[in-house]
Amino acid sequence: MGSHFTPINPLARAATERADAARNRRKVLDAAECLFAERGVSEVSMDEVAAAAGVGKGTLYRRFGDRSGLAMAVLDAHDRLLQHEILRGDPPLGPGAPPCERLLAFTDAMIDHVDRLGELLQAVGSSRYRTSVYAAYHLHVAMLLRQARPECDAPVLADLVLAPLAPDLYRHLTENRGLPKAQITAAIRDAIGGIFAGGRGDGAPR
Amino acid sequence: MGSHFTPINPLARAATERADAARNRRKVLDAAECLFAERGVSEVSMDEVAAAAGVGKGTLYRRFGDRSGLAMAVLDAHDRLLQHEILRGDPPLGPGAPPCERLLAFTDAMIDHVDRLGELLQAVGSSRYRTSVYAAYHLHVAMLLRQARPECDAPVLADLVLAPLAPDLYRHLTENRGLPKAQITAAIRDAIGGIFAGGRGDGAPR
DNA sequence: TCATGAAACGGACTCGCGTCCGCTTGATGT
DNA sequence: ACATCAAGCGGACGCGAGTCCGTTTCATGA
Repeated sequence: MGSHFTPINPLARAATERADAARNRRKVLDAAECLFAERGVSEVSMDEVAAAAGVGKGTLYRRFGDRSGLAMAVLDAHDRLLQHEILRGDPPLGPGAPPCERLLAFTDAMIDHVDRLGELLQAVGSSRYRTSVYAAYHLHVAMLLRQARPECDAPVLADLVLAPLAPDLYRHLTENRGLPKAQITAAIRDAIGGIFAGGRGDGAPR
Repeated sequence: MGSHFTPINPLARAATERADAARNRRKVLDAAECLFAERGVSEVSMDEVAAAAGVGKGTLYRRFGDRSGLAMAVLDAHDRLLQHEILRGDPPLGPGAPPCERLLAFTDAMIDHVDRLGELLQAVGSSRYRTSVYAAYHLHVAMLLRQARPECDAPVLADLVLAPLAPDLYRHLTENRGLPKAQITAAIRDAIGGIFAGGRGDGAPR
């Protein structure tokens, strides 16, 4: 039962990495991306990825830890892109706009992300919470919350803001309920706007 | 890949069920509950449950479909109890209180539920969304939302209200972040109160 | 250039999930 | 009481995930 999560980004080992290791990592990522695209993530076994990449199973697991880790690695490029938009892109997603607008722009961007990459995100599963990628999104949301509602419990609330964006839920809404993306987006904007504006009474003064 | 979900409650087949089948179902549920309690849900294999119950593996799977189905069946009694409280219990959880208070009481009750039964709920995983139990909670929340905000998209919003109560998230908050239940409860009340009160501007007028 | 050790490799292996199918058993009608 | 047969049973089986360990390959310093 592996639990030692080395939070090293599998694409950025940079410094000291043996040539064959780097070559193999690329081969695996390419093969995985390709197979995932043509047959669907959940229909591809780890053995197939290893075979298609021309490496042994051991290599695959040494590099990526498990299925979830492989999915994260494939996602990595996409997440970096989104991170970049958030940190250095144009408003309202990037810096410059007021917090509330930024949060809604973030929401839209995440829904898009989930819509396009849902399968991979589902393959990551709940280890996503222990990811540096998740931590980055969390940090961003917490910052926006603090700006708008200094009295609130930003760290926890940030997790709750991210909850409606869970891949499982999105899949449920689209596949089981057959809802169009636009309707889901509208509702999530509504919900997250509500969280952001603050609950009435009780624990948190307006 | 089984997808034919017969939404039959595994405890209430009532009418036509052969005596041996009923006996075996009980034996399995008892054995499962016992093993789960003493070793943790995720540490118990299906083979062990079957062996402990004194039935074959085939019987186990015929009855419960898969691991997730067994977990649901074990949860069933607890869910029924909560359902009862909601439908016929005292206010504010039961009928009688104003919608907002009922929703917050529901929130508290669900957090408690997740806190006590998190392991089992996690074993159910995302097939939970296709459960009649989930449908019942969803219906309840949607009704409360409609009462308080007739203009909102209650069916979708109800799913979003339930999202912060996801077992995965709760586990993350308690285990990874080490937060006490009380703090999580406070934040969730805040968030759900916000959703309930309605997002500021944008799609949904206050 | 070559010796050397650490890192990487790869495939055989174990284990758990879920399926399949030939056998058994209990409900039903006579 | 008995024949009939659908429903239930159970364990052998296949498959995919993840581990282990003997072998190979690269980087480094002499």
